[in-house]
Order: sequence, then structure tokens, then C-alpha cells
Amino acid sequence: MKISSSQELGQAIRLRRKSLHVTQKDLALTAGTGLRFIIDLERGKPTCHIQKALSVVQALGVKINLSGVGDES
Amino acid sequence: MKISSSQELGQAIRLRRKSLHVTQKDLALTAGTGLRFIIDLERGKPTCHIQKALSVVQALGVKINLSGVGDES
DNA sequence: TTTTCATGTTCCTGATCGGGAATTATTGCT
DNA sequence: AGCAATAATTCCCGATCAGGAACATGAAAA
Repeated sequence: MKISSSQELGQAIRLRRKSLHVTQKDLALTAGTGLRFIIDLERGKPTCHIQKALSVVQALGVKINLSGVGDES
Repeated sequence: MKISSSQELGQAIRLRRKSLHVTQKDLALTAGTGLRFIIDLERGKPTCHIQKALSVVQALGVKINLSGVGDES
């Protein structure tokens, strides 16, 4: 899934969370954040802190890949 | 390139920026952020705002992909 | 040497994050 | 379908901090 905004990231996170049958509360615990953060993140809040967002993504077992970084000049 | 922390993201961004021969200042202008933000982002500050980080990534022409979101249960 | 790039500081406004309680969906079961 | 349990969202408070701008320093390149 391609991501180009915090909105899309939030949607992807929610999708993945639901497919795992995990509640926001549990995800918050697993990822080491607050429940409020999960809510904001899934809603696509643009000002979420990046490391926390990455923690959540990892807690969901989702991998992030960047294309076009280690090659052409 | 796989990303799992703000540190790695910062490194990737710097790599990409250098390969394009763009200065932090120019990147800031292009991405619509401040110079200060680019510096912090490349250094891997964990509390950068996510949408701004995404803007920078896009300004560099880098695509972000999430694996494992739209499929298995 | 002179110019460019990167980083550090400082000041200031404004917002994030967290927790608990209360409210509003949503889901599941009989 | 209807009700009950669960989940999602919002509100309030407070401490901490992000982001931007401008200026000064350090270092490296022309």
C-alpha cells in the first residue's frame, strides 16, 4: 500500500488493526503509547510524532519501505 | 530501503537529498517547511510531525510503501 | 580568502500527549 | 429486532516541547 499523507497512513493502520482484531486500547498498550494517540493517528492527524507512529506500525507487524533511495544519482 | 525508526528515516532522507545535490535550505523551501525542521528530521528527531516528514519525502520523489495491510486476516 | 552549507542557540506561539470520566457509536448475542 | 457489552470518540488539565525565524559559528569547497 502506498502512503502519501497522514490520512492514508491512519487508514492503513486502522485497516491492519481491525484485520488483527485488536482494539485501539490494546494497540496503545502494545505500542507503548496512549489511547488518545492511536485515535489521533488513525484519524490522520498531521502532527503526530513520527517515532510513535513508527512504533505503532511496527506493533502491527507492518513493514515500511522507501523506494528510490540507494541507487541513481 | 526498510525503515523502522526516525533515525533510519533521517538517514534515508539525507542520502536521497545528497544524491540529488540539493541543500537542506532548498529542500525546506520545496517541501514547505523550515530549515530547522530538515536538520532535525535528518538527525532522526523522534518527535517530528509526521505530515511534514511525509512532505519532505515526497519532495524528494521517494515513495513509501506499507507491506501487509490489504490482505491476510 | 571568500562563499556556501550545516548546525547550534534563543525567543515565542501554539499544540502534542497522557489519563480518566462521560458520551456516543458499533458489535454481538439471544 | 432489541438489548447488552464492547469499542470508539470527546472533553478537561497541565507539562513539555515542536516549529519557525534570524543570527553566529564551524567547516569545507571554489
